[in-house]
Amino acid sequence: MILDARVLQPEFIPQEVEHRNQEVNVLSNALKPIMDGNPGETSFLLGPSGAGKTCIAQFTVERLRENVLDINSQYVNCWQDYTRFRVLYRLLDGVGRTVDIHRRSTPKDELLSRLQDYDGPHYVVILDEVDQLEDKSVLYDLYRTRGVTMVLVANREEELFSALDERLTSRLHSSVRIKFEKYHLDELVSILSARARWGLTEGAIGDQQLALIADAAAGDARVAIGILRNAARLADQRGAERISNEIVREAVPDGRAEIRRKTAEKLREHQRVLYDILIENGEMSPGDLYEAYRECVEEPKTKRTVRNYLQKMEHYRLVVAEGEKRARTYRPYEDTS
DNA sequence: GGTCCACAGGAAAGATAGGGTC
DNA sequence: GACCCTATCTTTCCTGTGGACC
Repeated sequence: MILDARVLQPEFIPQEVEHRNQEVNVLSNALKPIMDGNPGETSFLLGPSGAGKTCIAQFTVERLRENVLDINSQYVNCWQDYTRFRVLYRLLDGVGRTVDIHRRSTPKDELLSRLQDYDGPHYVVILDEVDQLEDKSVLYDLYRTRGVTMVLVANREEELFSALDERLTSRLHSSVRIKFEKYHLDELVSILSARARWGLTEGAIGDQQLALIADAAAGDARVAIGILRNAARLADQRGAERISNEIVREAVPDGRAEIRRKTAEKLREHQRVLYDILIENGEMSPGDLYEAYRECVEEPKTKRTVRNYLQKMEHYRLVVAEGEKRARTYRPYEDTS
């Protein structure tokens, strides 16, 4: 049934994008000066998860690369590369300047000055999940770096700007903002239909099943594609020729949970223990959670370190922290849509 | 109202680990 | 191999806040 599994992966960038022409045009215009050898405008892509921000950023930059011979680009996911050092390292990696850089012995300033000394083709950098950056001063440094144009991707403008200092806010105030809304049901159906056409055998899934998936995904294309992928996998395992309504219904919970499961796999041992305790027990007070954690590990970390872990897991959207001070509770993140 | 306690989170210092240099 | 440098992680100390209890 599955002809090309790549098109069912969330990171797949299609040749043509649907329902985001206006956003593509605005971003293309912001980057247009690069075609004449000038720096592009700093752009913000803002909107909820699964609204196509990352896809559009990569698609537009890729299209620019087709039109401009001399251009470099690099994608950085700030969720994974969340320190200043890692971002600069990744960017230098994109222009092949990390040969003699060592993660533990090269000062950060050396990385920045090396990037500032870069005199190659214009460099377009996409910083995805930029609100997850620990030290946002790197944005200021990149803003001032000649030959670098930034495309910044984040969920909410307010959260991002509240974490920036004044000098950065004032400089970024005039940047291009492109707002993304959740996909409508029919838009999601059409996106899924294209993916099914490219990746599955003919007639593997009907319009009714695509609508069911789109409805369950609630406007999130990433979730929708995840459900489609799971449904195709289930149908394949059972030797079915078509994806039925029952298979779709079975695939929905897994499709939603898969993104989170992949994130949870990246947790370190002690973080994983905390997460598993919350999955098992549901909502817990910080005190009870710490006690349960202490009983599960041989050499427990301090409460302060556990608080840092929980804060990080909250950023990862694995854990929900509710209430303040003594009323604080933690529970595993669950989809309510 | 005063006190106690649990909690969050900032700041600073210490510990750790990887790599370079001599 | 000893020592140095660095980023990152962890701990310690601290302050502020708010609910519970008397």
